[in-house]
Amino acid sequence: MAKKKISIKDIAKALDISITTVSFILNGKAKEKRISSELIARVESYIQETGYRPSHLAQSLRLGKSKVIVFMVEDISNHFFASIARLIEEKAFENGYKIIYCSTENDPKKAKELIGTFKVRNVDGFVITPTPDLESTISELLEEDFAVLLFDRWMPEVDCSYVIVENEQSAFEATEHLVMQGCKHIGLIHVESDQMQMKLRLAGYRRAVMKYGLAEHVLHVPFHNYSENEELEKITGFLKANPELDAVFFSTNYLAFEGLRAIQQLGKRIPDDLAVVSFDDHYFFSLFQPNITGIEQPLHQIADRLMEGMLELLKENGNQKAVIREVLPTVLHPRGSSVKKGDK
Amino acid sequence: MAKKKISIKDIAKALDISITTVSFILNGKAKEKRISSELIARVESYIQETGYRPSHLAQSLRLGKSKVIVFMVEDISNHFFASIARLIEEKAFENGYKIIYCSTENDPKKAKELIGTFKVRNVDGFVITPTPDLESTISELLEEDFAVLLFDRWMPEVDCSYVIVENEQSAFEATEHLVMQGCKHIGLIHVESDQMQMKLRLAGYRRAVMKYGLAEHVLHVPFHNYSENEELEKITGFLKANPELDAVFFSTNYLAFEGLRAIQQLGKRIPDDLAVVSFDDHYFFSLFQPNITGIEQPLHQIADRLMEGMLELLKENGNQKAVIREVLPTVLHPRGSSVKKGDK
DNA sequence: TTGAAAGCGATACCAT
DNA sequence: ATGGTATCGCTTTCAA
Repeated sequence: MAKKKISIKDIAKALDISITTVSFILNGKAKEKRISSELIARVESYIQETGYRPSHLAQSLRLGKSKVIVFMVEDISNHFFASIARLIEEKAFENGYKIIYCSTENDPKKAKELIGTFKVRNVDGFVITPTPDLESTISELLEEDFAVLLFDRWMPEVDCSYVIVENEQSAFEATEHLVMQGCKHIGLIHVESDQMQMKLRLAGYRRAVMKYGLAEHVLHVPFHNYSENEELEKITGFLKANPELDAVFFSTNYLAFEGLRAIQQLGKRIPDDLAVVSFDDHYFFSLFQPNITGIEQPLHQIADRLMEGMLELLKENGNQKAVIREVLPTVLHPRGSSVKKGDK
Repeated sequence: MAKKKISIKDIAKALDISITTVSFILNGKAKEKRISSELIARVESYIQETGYRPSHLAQSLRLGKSKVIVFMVEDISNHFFASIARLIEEKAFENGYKIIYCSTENDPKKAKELIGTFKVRNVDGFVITPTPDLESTISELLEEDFAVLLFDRWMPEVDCSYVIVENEQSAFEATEHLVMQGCKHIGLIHVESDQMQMKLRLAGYRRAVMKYGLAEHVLHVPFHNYSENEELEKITGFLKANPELDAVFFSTNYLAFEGLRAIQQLGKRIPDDLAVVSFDDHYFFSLFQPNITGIEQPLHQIADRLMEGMLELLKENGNQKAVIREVLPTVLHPRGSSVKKGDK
């Protein structure tokens, strides 16, 4: 049934009425306009028959709204982002929104380009994990009345809505957990990054070691550069150079994966030689032997708040700009990797 | 700089020339139309100044093409699909296409609904991992001249382009690999599914055990129903009920993860008690102890062929319908989990 | 109760 | 070489 596209005009012609009337009926304004129910029925049955569906494109052009939300993250193939994507998508569709995704690779240039492209596309809203140096671009977006919602990280300088987790406190608690297990030399293997959430994780670790009078041992790994080997080497070198370490805390799970590899290669036993905790819990952590202690980010909650927030922002048609600030708690899952056997 | 939207009309007015002229210049038809280079320069500099960008919405409406490709997979949060998404996205953007994603959950109803929605949205192409029972919908799409490219699985009944991997042969080789390691009782833990690729994996396994005169041991696990525990129990039961097994082949990696858990809980040693091979290689397999032998699907190749193919389909404006049929080879990575120590 | 017509932003045919 | 204008499909104000 290669049916040709049928437009509102066709149906008006076929039923010998005006386009306006059809439009009213389509948009549920029939009552309001007191169109005879007989006509309404005729139009509706014709629509049924022909399977007519209005062109979203034309509607968007006319109304200036496209019902499209951009989901711009660092890397859509990353488990964390992909999971959020999945959860958000569902809610979006329920509300008539489509989602376009894109990955910034944490590159400000790429991010700006993408945002520029989408502005022209008349998208309605942006869900963004901001790259560095994006403050002015975000500000512009806000001024131009787009709905913008940051997540995973945010920018203190810009008064923009966000949904994040308690990074500082979580890192503090994870470190403290290691202290409670009797660890005295706790290393942090950390992404060198300007990203706010990373700074806060570092701060949380620092607060904890300071509180318990321990020494700081931090390895700064340059930002993910797609040469995993380099990370592996860096971590290996760090562990070798600091043989006194009895615990390591990874500030993100992809570093933990490389770290586990390094630890294996060095022949160290977990947790006896080295206790391990990682930010960002992962399915894998409970499969690895021993199970790895992880800090879980509440994916469902994040996704829920993200979409609720976005819909909220979308609703208030550029009225007053309510700013959503959501900081969600994480959950520490203590597992074998951080429980010293000698613990009584 | 909350600059108000500027349209082609505005710029024509500002420069006191006609819309047509501006349009020609914008579309690089200036030469063709022999517009004075002086005027061209004036227009171009004005465009620079104002940062004008044409409305894609209007262009789409006018041209009937939206430069949007739908990427419809079973579950975007799945590592395999997310990785492909990431790779495709890049190529798409380079070519001026945006990608909208959606997950079908392998539900034909949802898939049909989504396709219906996107048809109205005037998307240009569809990249789809078809759910069962989608033949007629796909056929319609084809008749209506959409660019459609299936992947991961395909439908024998429909003459539609696809990009897949050599499922049968790969499963055969993996099974044969186990035979070569001296395994005599090779089990297959398999998703019960109508999906073509799954049927082929089963067929490959069968061909191998038959060739070597071995007995078949197949566990059919019902399709992913989000209750992982059930899968774990099923696998555990199967392993208990077939104590003679000396190897298991998982037809997909999420089953392998649950399987590894089951094996751990049963206290079986890999590979001494039980050798393990899985379809779909995973980062994790080389981290697990012992390393798990996996069949790698060539992500980059798949993504490349997918986008090349899609662009090709998009190009031929409904001329003759070239059908792309791409079957890519996989790579078996033999690792510790399938190499018997007794092997001399 | 229904219809005519303007307009969203851009393209391209037909004039001049 | 440039410009006028119909058109894509739809919403909505104003008139009738």
